[in-house]
Amino acid sequence: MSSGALQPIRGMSDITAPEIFLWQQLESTARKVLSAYGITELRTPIVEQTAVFLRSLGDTTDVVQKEMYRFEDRGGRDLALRPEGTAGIIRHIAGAGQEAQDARVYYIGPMFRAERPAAGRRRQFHQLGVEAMGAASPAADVEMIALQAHLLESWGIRNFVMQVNTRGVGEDHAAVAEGLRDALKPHLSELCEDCQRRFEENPLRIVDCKNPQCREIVSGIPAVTSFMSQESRDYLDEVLQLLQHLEIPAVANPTLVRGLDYYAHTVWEVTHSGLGAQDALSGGGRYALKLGRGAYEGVGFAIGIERIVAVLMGQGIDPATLAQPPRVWLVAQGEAAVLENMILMQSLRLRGISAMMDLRGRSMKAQLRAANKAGCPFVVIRGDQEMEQGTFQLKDMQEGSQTELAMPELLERLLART
RNA sequence: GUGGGUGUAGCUCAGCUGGUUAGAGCGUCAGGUUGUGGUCCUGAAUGUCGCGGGUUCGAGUCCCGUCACUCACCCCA
Repeated sequence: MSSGALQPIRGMSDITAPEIFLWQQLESTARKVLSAYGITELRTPIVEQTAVFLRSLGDTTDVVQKEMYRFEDRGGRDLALRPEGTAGIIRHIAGAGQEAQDARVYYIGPMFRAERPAAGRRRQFHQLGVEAMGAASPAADVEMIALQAHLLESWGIRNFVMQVNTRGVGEDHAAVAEGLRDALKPHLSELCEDCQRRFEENPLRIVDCKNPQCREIVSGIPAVTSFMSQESRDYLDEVLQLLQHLEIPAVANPTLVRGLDYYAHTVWEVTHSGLGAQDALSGGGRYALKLGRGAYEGVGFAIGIERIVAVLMGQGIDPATLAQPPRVWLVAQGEAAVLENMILMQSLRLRGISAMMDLRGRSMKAQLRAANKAGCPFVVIRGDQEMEQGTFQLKDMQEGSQTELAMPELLERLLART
């Protein structure tokens, strides 16, 4: 708040308690689910050669053209902070041996895009993503969609909407653009300003324009899939059928568009009405991209963790309830007791019992208050009397009851209820 | 990058058309009980009113600039 203080840069923020408890819970839940699918973590560097992103994302996309944090290092190398996770994974696979061609990996961590922040959009944001290489079949796509639904459900996300579409094989992309231009040409002047620009640059984007008049026009032209090959249409049908068999709650949406150039065949997106204009919780698809000498095909998705957190908070989850208060708070009266409590505290901690004490020499009342505020179930009181007798008062903070114990019994009691 | 909204205590905010020493609630700390938390009562601390400039006898209040936050757009998680 004070202007003199250093603060994080725009669009990048500290994740603090209590929200961090929710983040940690999401991560540990996700790791369990992912292991059930035989998927292992792959941690790639946050910084890569810019070429990694240029080649895999396509150097005409906005993400690459104007949203990358790009810089030159001291050796004059052209580097960038990763704007998404797939490119780094593919870079790894391209450099690894033959067995990496069937990799099934996940990543979790920060991504960077130099955009103007808004609701659900940050310059540093976090994604959990999965990439499954090798198998190129509708079944592989459906497995990823199922996994995604599984993750969302395991986190307790309610009322998400999962939509599926196809972008068609690589050769279809040009045909779709051409077909759309032909169909839209008679209405060109009626389209919104943005769409008139998109007409040349990226006609596919017109299909999901939010402008009502554009929507009206789009609803009057043939579906995007009609410009695709039979192969592409059959592929999508198979995906949709499999989803039904697995009872995955996904619906076909022929106007669903996903931006990155590398998508081919199945694409999907999960949205939630509890978010702002950026209502996508996650998105994914099958992709084919070239890097170095190789061509790589895989299927994957990425989930925006900030948005998951936002939905859960909107559902009324209070992250503060996820805090783990210390099991016992040690209260001391007098310097000798402080020293002995330090020793006791250390030995409790070594046994795995979380313990805390006041280190500022405050009044007993203040120490109890701190214990209460922290939510400790137990307090051990070491006063002058107990020091003389070599005993401890063990206080149950919920009941308010208190018993005098010697060391062996005290340890027994504290360990017993862990 | 473009446009709108907002910046007052740690947090949430009030401060009417510019007028004396800038407020509340919550939180924090202390006391009420020199050995006992949660409830209650009492008291205390904390503000370059985002920053810079201008108008004025006088600016938290008006004007300009700037920075930050926020929302939307392009685009995207």
